[in-house]
Amino acid sequence: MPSSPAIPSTPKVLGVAVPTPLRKLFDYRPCQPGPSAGWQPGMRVRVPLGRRDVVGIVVECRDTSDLDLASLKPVSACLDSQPLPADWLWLCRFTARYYQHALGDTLHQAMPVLLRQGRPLEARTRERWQLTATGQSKDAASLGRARRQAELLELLRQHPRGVVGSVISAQGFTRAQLKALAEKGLAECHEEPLMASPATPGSALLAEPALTLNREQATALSELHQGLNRYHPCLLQGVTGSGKTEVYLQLIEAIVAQGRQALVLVPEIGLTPQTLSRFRRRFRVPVVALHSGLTDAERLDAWEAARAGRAPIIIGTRSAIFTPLARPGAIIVDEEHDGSYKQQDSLRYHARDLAIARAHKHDIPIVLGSATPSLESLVQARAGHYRHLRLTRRASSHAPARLELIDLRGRSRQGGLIPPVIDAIKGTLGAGGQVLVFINRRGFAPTLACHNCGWLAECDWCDARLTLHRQPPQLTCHHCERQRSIPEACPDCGSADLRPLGTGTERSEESLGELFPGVCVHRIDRDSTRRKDAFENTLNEIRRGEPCLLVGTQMLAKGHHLPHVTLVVVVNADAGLYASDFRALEHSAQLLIQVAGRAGRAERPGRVLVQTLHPDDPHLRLLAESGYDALAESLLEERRIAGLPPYRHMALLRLESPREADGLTLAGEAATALRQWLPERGLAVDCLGPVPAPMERRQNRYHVQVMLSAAKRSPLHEACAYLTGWMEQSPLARRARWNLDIDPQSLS
DNA sequence: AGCACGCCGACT
DNA sequence: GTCGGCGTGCTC
Repeated sequence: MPSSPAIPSTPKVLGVAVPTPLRKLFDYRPCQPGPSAGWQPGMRVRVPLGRRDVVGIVVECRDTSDLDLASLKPVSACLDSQPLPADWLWLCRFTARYYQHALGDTLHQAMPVLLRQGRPLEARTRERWQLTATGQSKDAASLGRARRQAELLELLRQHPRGVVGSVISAQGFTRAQLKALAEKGLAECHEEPLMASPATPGSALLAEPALTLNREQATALSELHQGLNRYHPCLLQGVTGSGKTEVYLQLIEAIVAQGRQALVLVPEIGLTPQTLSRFRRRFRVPVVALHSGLTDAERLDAWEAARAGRAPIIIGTRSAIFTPLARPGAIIVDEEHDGSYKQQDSLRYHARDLAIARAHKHDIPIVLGSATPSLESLVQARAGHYRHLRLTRRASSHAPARLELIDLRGRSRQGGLIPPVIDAIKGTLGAGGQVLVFINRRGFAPTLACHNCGWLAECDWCDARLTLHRQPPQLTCHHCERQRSIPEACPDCGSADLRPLGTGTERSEESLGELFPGVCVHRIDRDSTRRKDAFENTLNEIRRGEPCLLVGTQMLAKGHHLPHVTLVVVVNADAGLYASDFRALEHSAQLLIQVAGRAGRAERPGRVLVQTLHPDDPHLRLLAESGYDALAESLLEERRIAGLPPYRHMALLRLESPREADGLTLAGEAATALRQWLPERGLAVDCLGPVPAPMERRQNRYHVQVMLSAAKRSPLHEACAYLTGWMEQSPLARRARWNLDIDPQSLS
C-alpha cells in the first residue's frame, strides 16, 4: 500500500544521538509542527538534556520506547528540513561501530562546527563578487605593489557576471584581498541563495596540459582506468620522485570528466601551498582545500559544496574523510603509511582505513600511495585484496641513493658527526651542493646531566628526561610541555659541572656553524617554524640553490622537494632500532627511506650517510643493502611469528588515573571479567594485562593498559563491545579516564 | 562530557 | 557567616 506523500505520518518517539560519551540514544517526543517533509533519521534537532540544550541527530523514528512515553521530553526544535547527507551518516555510523565510540559523539566530531552549533544548512547564501563600474575601467597596473589584488581584479574582469566567493578562495585569494578591492570601490559583492549547480567542465577541465607519463606511470594509470566505476583498491608504491602525484592528477581528471568527485587525503604535513598550487594549476574546476587556516564559515561552505556536488576536487588531512560527497568518484590517500592518519585521542579512527570502507561502500576506486607502504597495506596487496602498482623509476636518471652505513663506534665526534662524514659535507659544499643533516630530536640536547654524580634532568610529571633548549634557554618536557629553568648547579650534589647529553637540532646547528664558518645553516623543526610563514620562507630560501646546510627533524623528511640537496646525513639511526614498540622498526625504516629520498633529486646523484652504533644490525643492513621491500618482507615474517598486526588484530584498553593502584585495580577487574566471559562465548581472543604503559607516568597520571588480540576481527569486536559495556556499568570506571583504541598505532 | 548537588576549609 | 574545592550522580 503506497503511503500518501502529502501527510507524512508522525512517529511517537525519536531516538536521538546527543553529544555525550554515552553509548546510547536518548528518546524524545517529536515537537509540533515537525518538518514538512516528515521526521526522518539524519535531521538535526535541538533537545533539552539535563539542564542544557544540545544539538542532536535523529537516528530512529519509532512508536515505542523503553521509557514511559509520557515522561519523555519533547524536542525543542527541528533544525533541518532534509536529513544530513546519507553517505556521511553511513560513515559516522560505521565509524562509531567499528571504533566502539558513542554515536552521538562521533556525529558531533564529524560535523562542521557551525552545524554542531545548530546553524542552518539550508537557506545559506553565498557571495558573488563582481567589478564595479570603477573597477571595470581600472587598470590592474595602477594597483602597484599589490600583485594579488591586481590578479584578483583580472579574474573578476574575466567574469562579468561575477565570481562566487568560494571559487575565489579556491583560487588562493584571501578575504583581505577582496576587502581591499571593495574598499577601493573596485569590487562589490551580492548575497545569493545557494543552488546545487554541478560543475560540468566539459572540454575546459584542464588549465594546463597533463605531463607525459613514463611506461610505469602509464601502466598504473591504465590499471586504474580499468576500475573507474567499481570498488578497486590499489596500492601505488612509487619511489620518491617517481611521479605518483601525476598519476593521481590524471586519475582525478578522468573522474571529474565523468562529473564525479575526487577526495584526496594527505598527511598533516603534506597540505603545503606547493601541493595545493599544483592541483589548482592543473584544473580549471575548483579545488577545495580543508586546511587548518579555514574559518568555521569557510569549513561549512566547503562541506556544503562537497555535499551538493559543487566541489569536484576536495583535498584535506585526516578529518577530511568525513566530507560528504554528492557523486563520489574516487578516493586517494597519499603517503598512506603516515601516522597522522590515525587520530590519537578520543575517537581514535584511522582515516586510511575509513577511506577503504568508504570506497567499498560507494563502490569506487581508491588509491593508497606511498614509497614505503605500511605492512598492513603490503599484506592486503600480497593477499590479492589490493592491486599492487609499482613505480620504480625516478624522473631524473639516477637510481634512488643507497644508504651507506657509517660506524660510529670509537670515533671522535664533533657535533655528533665523525671526521669522514664532516669531510663528505665539506666536499659537497665545495662542489656547490646542499647538505641535509637529519636529527630526530629537537632542542639543544636530549637532556642535561651532572658529570659529578650522574644526575639527569627529569620531568616531575612524566617518566621522561627533560630536553635542554637554548632558544629560549630552559628545560622542557616533550611529553607534557612543562618547562623548568636550567639549574646553576646539580640539585643532588651541588656540583656546577652540568653538561648537555647528546645532540639535538639546536646543538647541531651550532656545531655546524662552527665547523663550516661562512656557510648558511638553516634549522627546520617545530620550534624554528612556529611563526607562520617561517617554514615557507626558509624553504624558498633553500630552493634558490645556494650551497648551505639544513638541519632538521622529520619535518624536513616529508614531502618537500629540495632539488639541490645532494648529500643527506642521518646523525643517528639507532633510536628506532631497539625501541620497545612493535612498529618502531617499520616506522624508522619508512623515515630513513623518506629522508634518503631528499638526496639527489636534480641532475646530480645523491649520497646518504647513515651514522650508527650498530652497523651490523641485521634490519639496518637489510634496509641498506636490499631496500625497503626486503626489510618489509622480513618484518612481516617476524610479525607473523610473534602474532602481531597485520596478522592478528589488536585493541587496547587504556586507563589513566592519578594513583597507580586505582588504574591497576580497575583494569584488573575489567580483564578478569572479560577473561571469564570469553570462554562462555567461545571467542578466540587473547587478553593480556593489565600492564603499566611503556611510559607509565605522564602528566602526573598513571597509565595502564589491557591488550586484546585476535586472528579475526569479529570476535575481537565482540570482546570490545563486552568490555565497553562492562566499563560503562562499573562505578569505579566512571571516576577513571579510559578509552578503547582499536587497531592501535603504538603500544605507548 | 557537562552540569548539577553536596558537604568541608579560608575569607569579607 | 559565605565562596569554592572537586567527589558523586544523572542526563530521554
